[in-house]
Amino acid sequence: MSDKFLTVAVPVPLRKSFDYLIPAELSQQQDWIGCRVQVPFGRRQLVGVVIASSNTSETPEAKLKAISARLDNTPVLDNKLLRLGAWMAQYYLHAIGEVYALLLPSALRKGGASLPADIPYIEKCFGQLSDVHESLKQAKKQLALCAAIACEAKPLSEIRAAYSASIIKDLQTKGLIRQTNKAYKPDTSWPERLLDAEHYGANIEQSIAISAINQAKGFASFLLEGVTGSGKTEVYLQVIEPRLAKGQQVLILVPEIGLTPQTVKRFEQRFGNIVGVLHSGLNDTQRLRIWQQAQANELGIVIGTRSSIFTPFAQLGMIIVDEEHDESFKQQDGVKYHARDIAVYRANQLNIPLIMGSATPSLETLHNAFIKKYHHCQLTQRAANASMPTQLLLDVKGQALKLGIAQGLIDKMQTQLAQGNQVLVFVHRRGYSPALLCHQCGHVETCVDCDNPYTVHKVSNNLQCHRCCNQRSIPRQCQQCGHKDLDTFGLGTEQIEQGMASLFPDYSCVRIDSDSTRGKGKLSHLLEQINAQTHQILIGTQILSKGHHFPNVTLAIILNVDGSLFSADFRAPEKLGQLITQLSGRAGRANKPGEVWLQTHHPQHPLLQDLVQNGFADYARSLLLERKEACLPPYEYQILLRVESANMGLITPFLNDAASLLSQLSKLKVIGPLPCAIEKKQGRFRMMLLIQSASRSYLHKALNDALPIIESHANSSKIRWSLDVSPLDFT
DNA sequence: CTCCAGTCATCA
DNA sequence: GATGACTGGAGA
Repeated sequence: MSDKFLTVAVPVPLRKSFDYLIPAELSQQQDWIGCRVQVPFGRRQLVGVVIASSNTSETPEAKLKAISARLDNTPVLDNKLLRLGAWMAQYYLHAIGEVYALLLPSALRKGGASLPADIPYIEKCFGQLSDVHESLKQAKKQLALCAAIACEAKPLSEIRAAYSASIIKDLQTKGLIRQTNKAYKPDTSWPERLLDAEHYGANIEQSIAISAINQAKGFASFLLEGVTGSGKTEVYLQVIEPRLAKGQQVLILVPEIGLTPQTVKRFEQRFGNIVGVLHSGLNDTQRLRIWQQAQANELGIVIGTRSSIFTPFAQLGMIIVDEEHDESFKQQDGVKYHARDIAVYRANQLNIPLIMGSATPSLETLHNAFIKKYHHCQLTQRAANASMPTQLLLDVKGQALKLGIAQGLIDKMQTQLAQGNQVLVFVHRRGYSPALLCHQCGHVETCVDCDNPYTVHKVSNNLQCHRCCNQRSIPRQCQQCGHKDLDTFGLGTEQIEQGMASLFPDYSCVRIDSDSTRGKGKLSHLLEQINAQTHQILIGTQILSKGHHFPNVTLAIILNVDGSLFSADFRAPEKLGQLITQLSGRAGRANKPGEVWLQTHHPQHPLLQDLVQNGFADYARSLLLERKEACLPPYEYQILLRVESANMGLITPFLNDAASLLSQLSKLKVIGPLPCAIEKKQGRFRMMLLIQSASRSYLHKALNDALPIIESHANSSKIRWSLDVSPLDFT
């Protein structure tokens, strides 16, 4: 006997699913699970996913409504993706319906057809071609069309491309041709199109990594830690090859900015026309097409950004996450998932290898490699023609600064510019949490109780410790040397860009940050201009350290290094090291190696010394030790409760109540309520509560228990709040 | 008495 | 998050 009830994940921000009745006319149907259904929800009609069917329901039958329609005959989500969704809802503490909506391409979320439509064909209505020869001898093109389809029907699209609409119409009116539909049939011939592998050389380190990965049986995670220019991509290509040869598909995740036509070309050139690309320029239909093709085994390789991790595959044999440290893998709104974590889950579930590559791995991944959760493959040798710029520290204590730049470096800029080279000035993004620093002696104002640098808060006009929530007024003079030269030393990109014009009037200056690169193709256009030497001075943020080479840049200046060293964001030093290392790998070239200068008040700082002298690998290990001592991730786990409201009076009681509720649990550390790094945005105050524990399962259980209470708080529905599991960003 | 703005519960 | 019902104050 078939089931009576369906449990449906409805796309609403509620942490539960809803039961529905199966209408009489559909009562004989089966295999509902993983199919989409249209359901009445309140006054609306929504598209949900069936996650269970049964003969009983917790809800009294009188309250149940019947589904309006079944949208799929075959599931859009297979069992494994369904389980992934259930796991995500629980792990990210997010509404289940919104999680399942995330797993579907937006065309399907809106209720569109999940299988490709029938393809229109043109077929003949005449017997032999000779039959129409006489009647069409005046119409050569019409005759040609008839000849083309005389043997077999051809797709309408093909005919349209070769013949004008009027020719097709005329023949249809004459009754000589007609349109038919042919059912869509997947073209799974990609293994036949696979190019023969050419033999490429690999050095010893590459060979070791390649054979380790190729020998992997079932699930295994690999960290491929390779310095810039050490040939990570070649390793990817050589481990993909045997998978494809076995008929298995490969998924490659790349950062948003790394998905360029050149990247894709490299894979297409090596393996042939078997690659599907999911990039931000695609519309819903195009995106759905790639999704269908991957699912139907029509593609050998799919390359895409964060959300591509949810692509269904017929025969997935390997996942690669390139530049795994990149923060664009973490979704910042809605379901705040990390594509790298999902990749681990999927690889484990499908029992296939996962490769994470980076020159500057995240401390989380590095830690997993050290505790042998991941296999660690290292590439330390650079290709023969590659060279790294020298990294140097400049002590700016007490020095006169112009636009935040020391005179010595301004002179160096002048010299390089005069020689026709380019100069890069690196500024930190706004919105990070700055410390208060004495320009004369470098003293950083730190919390009396925990030695953590205080964070300057402009809104409340005071200093706050983000570890223990101590507060104090902003001192007017340095507590160490007595000078009144206290500041946060952070200028924005715009201010510096404006100042550059007067400092170097003879050279063109360009700003590259998220504001100036907004809009399709704008970034690539700017980058082209830079490599064509249209601009000589480049001013920018993070974006400059990602994926692009600047062969003519011989001098890079990184301003306000101390801002990262003494930030309330404990990840700031990690990001700083990644940035300096990535930037060093992208500036200059073999015959023009160049210099990277770091401006600091603390040139003797052990971390900076470590980075400059021993490189990122050593630096990262030192950072991990610090994290361990300070009980920070990856040694402990965090969940961030963020709140946003125009009314501060609603925020404070909500967070205070949440804090006191969670503080009762002894195994939890509750930090805050604290202002977010961006304290106010669009007229709304932004506060956060950080919840931390050494046990991930305990943290999850605690939050799971607390959630219903937090949700039922009187202010809960009046303010905007969300949970961020393992937050990367405290803005 | 109407009109509306703000508040609240509910969604199966 | 969206929706409709509910509530209470302002004004006719």
